[in-house]
Amino acid sequence: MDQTRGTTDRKDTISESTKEPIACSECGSTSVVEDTTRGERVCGGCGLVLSDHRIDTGAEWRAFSTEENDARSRVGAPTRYTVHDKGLSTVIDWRDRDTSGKKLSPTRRSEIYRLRKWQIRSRVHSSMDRNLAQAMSELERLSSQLGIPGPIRELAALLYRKSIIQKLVRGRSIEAMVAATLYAACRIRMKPRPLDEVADASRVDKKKLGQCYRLLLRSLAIKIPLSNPIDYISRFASQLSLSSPVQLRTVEILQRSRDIGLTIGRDPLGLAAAAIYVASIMLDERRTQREIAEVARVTEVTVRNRYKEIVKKLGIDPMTLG
DNA sequence: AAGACGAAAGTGGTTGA
DNA sequence: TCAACAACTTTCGTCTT
Repeated sequence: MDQTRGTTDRKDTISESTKEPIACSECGSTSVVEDTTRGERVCGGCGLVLSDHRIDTGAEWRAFSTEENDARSRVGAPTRYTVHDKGLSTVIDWRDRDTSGKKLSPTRRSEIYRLRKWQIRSRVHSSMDRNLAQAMSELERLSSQLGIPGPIRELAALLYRKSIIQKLVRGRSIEAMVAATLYAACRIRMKPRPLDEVADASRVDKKKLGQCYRLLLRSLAIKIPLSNPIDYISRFASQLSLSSPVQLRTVEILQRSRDIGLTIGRDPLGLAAAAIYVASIMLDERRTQREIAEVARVTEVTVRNRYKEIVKKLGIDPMTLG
């Protein structure tokens, strides 16, 4: 399975933009890279996405290998995806009559019956394919925006296939299901992303995403370990540019907190944030509650509350922290 | 002036009748 | 289906560095 890689030749689609120089708000670099496969403009200096949702002027089809890519070219107007079969299919009537209204002979009738059966089958199959194609490109877009590594994308794709087979996508938006599978895949691989983060990157609100996610768990009978605050800290720490000793200390704090039952029923994000806060003070790399709350996507108040609990229950004296 | 703290009211989700 | 409930958020005033 080589579906996430090699979609198109990157050399064709990424070009250094020479006109309209824009300075990156993060690093000030003026080198802007246009990535038309994702519809994004990315800072060449630090990789910050400067704008997204650009109109893709490239081909609407996807190719899974370079050979296929070379083979697929055509002239004329693009085929429409809004019409499910591009308006090209023949429909076999359900009445057993010919064009003049006469009844069909028994042999003819069984032949037509067989044709009809296969037509329906093939239509179902291709509608699934189209859904999948759309979903996969959305998955590609979402995961590159979130910086999700290949193996986790693959897992998400697999989950999505399963959910299509179980007809979970029906009546729900493809985007929402894709986001849900991605979120689930991250958690299965112990690299959880906050729900808000995923919701922000897709155009799905948090509530819908949560519903789809829960549906996914129930219907596919996936067992996902409770998200562990420890899984968050390496990401948060790097976002806050904290050193590895701080990370180690954070893990320590979280483990001790769990041992005394401080973590049950608490938001793992808040716990991770508070533990980082404590560790950052202990090792003199202090970050403000606000900064930490921001990357963990919780409020300062929550950081504070968890922080107080940790300090109290673990017997850490805040005065001697520095 | 920025950061930390705490109180109070509000929010969305879960649970149990 | 509804109310009670726990956890978290929002908001805002006060204290500390």
